[in-house]
Formats: sequence, C-alpha cells, structure tokens
Amino acid sequence: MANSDNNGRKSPGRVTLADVAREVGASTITVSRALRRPEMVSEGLRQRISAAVADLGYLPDPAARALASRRSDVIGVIIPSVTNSVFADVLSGLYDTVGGTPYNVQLGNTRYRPEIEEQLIRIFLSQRPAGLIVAGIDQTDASRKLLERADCPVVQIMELAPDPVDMLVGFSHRAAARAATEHLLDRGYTAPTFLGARMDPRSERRLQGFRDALDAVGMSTEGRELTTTEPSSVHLGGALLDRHRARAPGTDAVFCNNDDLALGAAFAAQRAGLKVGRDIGICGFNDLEVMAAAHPSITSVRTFRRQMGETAALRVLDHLGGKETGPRVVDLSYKLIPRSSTDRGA
Amino acid sequence: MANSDNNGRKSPGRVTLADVAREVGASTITVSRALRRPEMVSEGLRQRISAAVADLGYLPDPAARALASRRSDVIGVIIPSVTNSVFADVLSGLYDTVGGTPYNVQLGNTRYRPEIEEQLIRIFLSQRPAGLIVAGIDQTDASRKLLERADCPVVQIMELAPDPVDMLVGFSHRAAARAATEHLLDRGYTAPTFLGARMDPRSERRLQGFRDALDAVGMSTEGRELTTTEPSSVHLGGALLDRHRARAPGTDAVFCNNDDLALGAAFAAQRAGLKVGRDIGICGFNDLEVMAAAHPSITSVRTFRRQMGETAALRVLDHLGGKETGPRVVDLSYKLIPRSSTDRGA
DNA sequence: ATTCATATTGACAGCGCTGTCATGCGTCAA
DNA sequence: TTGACGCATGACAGCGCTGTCAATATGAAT
Repeated sequence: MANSDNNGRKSPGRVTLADVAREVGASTITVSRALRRPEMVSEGLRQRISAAVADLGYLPDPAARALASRRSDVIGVIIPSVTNSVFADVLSGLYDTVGGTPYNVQLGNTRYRPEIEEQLIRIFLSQRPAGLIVAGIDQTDASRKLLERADCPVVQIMELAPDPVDMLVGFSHRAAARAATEHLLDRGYTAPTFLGARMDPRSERRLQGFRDALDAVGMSTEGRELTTTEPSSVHLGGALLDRHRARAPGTDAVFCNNDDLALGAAFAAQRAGLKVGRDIGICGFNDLEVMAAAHPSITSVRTFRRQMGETAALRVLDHLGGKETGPRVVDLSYKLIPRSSTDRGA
Repeated sequence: MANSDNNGRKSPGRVTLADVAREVGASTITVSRALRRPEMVSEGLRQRISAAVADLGYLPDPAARALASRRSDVIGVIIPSVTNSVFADVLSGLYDTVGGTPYNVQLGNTRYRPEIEEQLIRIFLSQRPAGLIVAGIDQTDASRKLLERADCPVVQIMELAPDPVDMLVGFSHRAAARAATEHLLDRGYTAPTFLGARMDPRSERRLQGFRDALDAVGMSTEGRELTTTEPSSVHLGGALLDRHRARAPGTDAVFCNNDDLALGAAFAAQRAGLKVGRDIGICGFNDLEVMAAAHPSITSVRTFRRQMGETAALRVLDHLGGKETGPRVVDLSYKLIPRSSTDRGA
C-alpha cells in the first residue's frame, strides 16, 4: 500500500489533537475542550489529557484553530515607526503583557503614511485578529470605518480624543506641551521657541499646546516656531538650534518636540559656549532615560509609554476574557520633570 | 429551509476564493493559481481574475492557506529585547525588507532567558513558519536541535560563528572590541578599563576582545574590568565610571560595552571636572546616532545593525523564492569611528 | 416512578484554501 | 492519421481544529 509506511500514525513531527485523543481514549473535541475550557471536562479526564499533552509534546496549530473558530490569536499593532524609541517603549509594554497569554503580537509599520495604515488595517482584519491596537486618532475615513466595523476590540493609543473608535489609551499632547511651555515662562524665560521635527499629528498638537501657552500670556508666536518634516535626530536638534539662533539671537529658551532634539540642542548650545539653563532654557518631551543622566540634566515632560502599551494590551485581553469593565478612555496624563536645563540660576 | 436566508452567498464580510471563482466562471483552484503562480494561468483568465479580485476586494485568508499548504506566512524573529535600540535597528531593517512581501514578521522576546528562547522556538515551529531568525549563537542544546530539524530557512544574527545552524549574518564582537581597545592604546592611553553592563554572550565576547588587546601588548587585565549584570543605561555608565575611578584613580580610558554606557561615562566625567579626551578617553560600541552629535563627540565602533536585519530577511526571502545562492555566513564587519572623546590633544 | 435540568461526552460538518492527480485539447513528429 | 506531449483547467480530498447539535448519564424535583 502507498500508505503502509505511515500506518498507525500521522506524518511524524506533528502531534495533533487526534493523537492526544487516541492516547487517552476520548474524542478530539473533548481534548479540544479540555484545553480551552477545562471546566467543561471532568476532573479525571482533564488530568489524563494534560498528561498526554505533556507526554506527546502536543502544540496546537494556530492556523487550524483560526480557520475553524474564525478567530486568530493575533493582536495586530499598527504604529508609524519601529525604531522610534517612544514606540519601542510602548511595544515593550505590549509584549510583556501579551507574552504569557495565548495571544501573539503582530506588528504593522505605517512609516507615517496613512494609506499604508489603511492597507495594514485591511490586511489585519482579513486575518480576523483577536484585537487591534493602532497608534493615533488620525486615521483616514476609510480606515476609521474599517475599524468601526471590526468585530474585535480596537484600542487607539498615544493620544486623547472624545470619540474613540472603541477604546483609547493615551494623553493630551497639547496639554502636555502647554505645561512645558508654561514652565519655561514660569522660570523666567521671555523668548521661547518651539523646535519641531517630523511633525506628525502628535507633533502638531504639541505645537498647538505651545501656542496655547503663549496666547494665554498674550505673546505672539511669530518667529517662535522652527519646524521641519525631516525625521528627528540628536544632530537635527543641534542644527535647528543653531539655525534659529542665527536668525533670532534673542532666543533664551526652546521647547523641543522630543528628547532627541532637546539633547542635540543642549550639545549645540554647549558647543556655542552657552551655559545651558542660565543662557538658554531647554525642555524636551517624553523624558527618555538619558535626560536625567545628561550633564547638565535636561528638563522634560515625562510620558508613560510603557504603561500605555501595558494598558492597551490589558484592555484588549480583558475584552477577550469577557470582562468588559473599565473605562473606554484612559488618560495616562504626563508629568513635567524640571531639571537643570531650565534653571536660570544654575 | 434553515439556510434560505444566506442562499446564494456566504456570510457577508468575507469574500472567498469561491466568490471570485464564481464571478469569473472558473474553479477556485484556478483562481488560487492565478494569485500564486500567475504563469500557470492563461493571460485572459488571469486578467479577469485580477479584475474580480480587485472588484470584490478579495483578501486571502492566511489561516486557511497555512492549514492547506502546511506553511504559514510568518517569519519568526526571536530576540532578547524589544527596547534595546540595537535590536530596534535590526528590526527596522527586517520590517522594511519583509514589508511588501506576502510574509509577516512575528516577534518573540526572550528577555535574555535561554529557556524562554527554547519555548519560543517550539511555539514558532508549531506554526510551521516560513522562516526563523534568531539572535545569537548561544542556544541551548535542545534549541539548537530544534532549529536544525526545522524545515524552514533559519538565520542566526548578531554574531559570527563557524558552524551556523543554517545561515548566519553578523560580525565578530570580539574582533571589534579588540580593535576599539587597540585604538585606545594607539592613542596613547595607558590604563584602559572595560566597563560592561548586562553581560550577555555578546558582551562577554567584547570583554574577551578587550583582553586580547591587552594581552597582545603584555598588559594585565587585573583591575581593568568592571562589569555588572544590571541592564545597561546612560545613568549606569556614569555610575560605573565614578565607581571605578574611586578605586582606580589612574584610569585614563574606558572602553564601554555599548554607547549608553559611554554616553553616561562622558557625562559623569564632565560632571567630575574632567576633560573628555584629554583627561579620559572614552570609546563606545555600536555608534548610535547620538555619539557623533554629542559634545564632545564620542568615539565608537560602528556596527551595521539595520543592514543585518535587511540581510537576514533577504536570506530568508531568497530561500523561500528558491534562490539558494549567496554565502551561508555573512560577515558585516564593523568600523571604528575615532572622535574627540579619544583625542588626547583635544 | 416520572420529569426535567445539568453535566459530560461525542458525531458531524465545515472553516477557506492548496496538493495531487485527472482531464481536455491543440500541436507536432513520424 | 496517430500517438505523444505540453498546456490550461478542474475534481476531489483533506489540512487540524471548533461550532453546533445530539446523546447519554446523573441527580433533583415532583
């Protein structure tokens, strides 16, 4: 016979539910249940099944499960950048929270392009994901519709908005930026400038917060903004500061879009012979670890990125576990951390 | 009838191959072929099928495909840390290369624990991945056996070794560290110390390279190594330098495990009133962007992390595409970038 | 004793796709 | 003309699992 050689067992290398079922003398469906809803199977059988599973080294086939249940174990995560350390922290929280559950994180990288985001959403949805986590609230109309129709939990992260597609975990970039700018004014700086790179939607909102603060004290924003769409970097922070100081020598403080720029600005200031803090105030955004360790230490707005990942993952997992408790919108807020770089007396 | 209501079409929301087939009056298998091996289907039919696919918005179901073909579209990537910017760069290269292909990257995070790595390999293999990319060459025996038996391309990355499981893309940490240390000696520093955090296998090899360099000039490594298993950070770099200087005031140079430590050491040195370069030489490892922008700029060993991700992905994709050309081992090497921090005259 | 709810198990079909083998048909050398 | 061959297409089964409904057993309620 053609199949005489693999008689008695399936192709080697893959242990199936049927193998386990045969081993314990039960049906496959019972084994399936013992694994997914143990409370539905009697104590004794359940234990024999566990033993057989361990014994045979059975591992479920996610593809078969997904096909039969019409639901995959993939939690899709759609973010604009993998390298950006801000997202790296969020991801770290996500992976730590999802690791240890039967679910898997799958990443999609939009590279800050809405049309790629839309395509990724479509592709993820075609996998019938267990959940979807997307960065930001500025999806295209089509994307938003897709997300609204998705029959899985959806969490938007990184920002705050009154009308999330489903759930949302984030904070107000605008309020955070306003607080940072007000801090500069409080510390006695009189000519602050906004330095911004990349200028994605979140950066735009930070710029808006900067304007809010100036508006509130009746200060014009004219000539107090220097932005570029180039990706952010430490070097660019220095270049922006140099460029701006050449045009507006009176500048005595900068609020930077993010910490890379702030760090670069600090280096450039030192290079130019300025004393950071006394001669020029510098405030960053995100409070990366380096900000506290820098010399001088650099003021920043702390954001809770890792916690954002954790919370978003938990929201999804809770929904999947049937617990639909908890608020739909979680505001993780922010915290200004004043340091030497905005201390004029330092 | 029970099914009279969904007569004529399947449950809405999912367009299947069968829908496309019906639309063009062909069989499902032909549509399947038109999508996967277009050259097997006649010109005319192929075009009508493409049109119908676009028209109906058909998206293949990866679970069904994986089940039927016994091969998933997942390229598993197993790394020790998601946050570490070194891996972030590798990942970025991976995602950029795999994005645009029909394959998907799925990440596993070992947190530097071999037993988790082994478990992850097992789980990934149970998905019959298209390929597997694992960081390092220090797998457990069991892990290595699993990888050897895997019937998919396997690429080890980050390091160099004579006996890869399958393919390998990396560079010699030992040689790179030796070159860095020799640079310190060449520049006239006479009492260099190795500062190391985390001390994973790659760090150990860098330490070995440091020792090689000292050995070569007959210098003792006694008291010239300060390492910790704590995770690396900028702050820790400063702390290590301070601690070491307290014990060994004669130290005139440090080779740091990585750039975070080096940056922290530079800040700490400045804080202590030392002139970086003249009073103390500092060399980092990896050459993160910040090293060139720092004030003073910091010497480092450039490693080609992004390219490592790209190359590893390409190796996998080539194999999947049938092209088994190219060497099994790719040495991406390294490049010492001398800067002010190791310039005694600066 | 009978009925009914509850708990435990199983039979069956089918998720959407692809591997395998078979079929139909036109082409071409003998 | 004929058989061999290659090309394009299709029929069929089945990948490994789970949803659904049915069957049986058990004990409580009447």
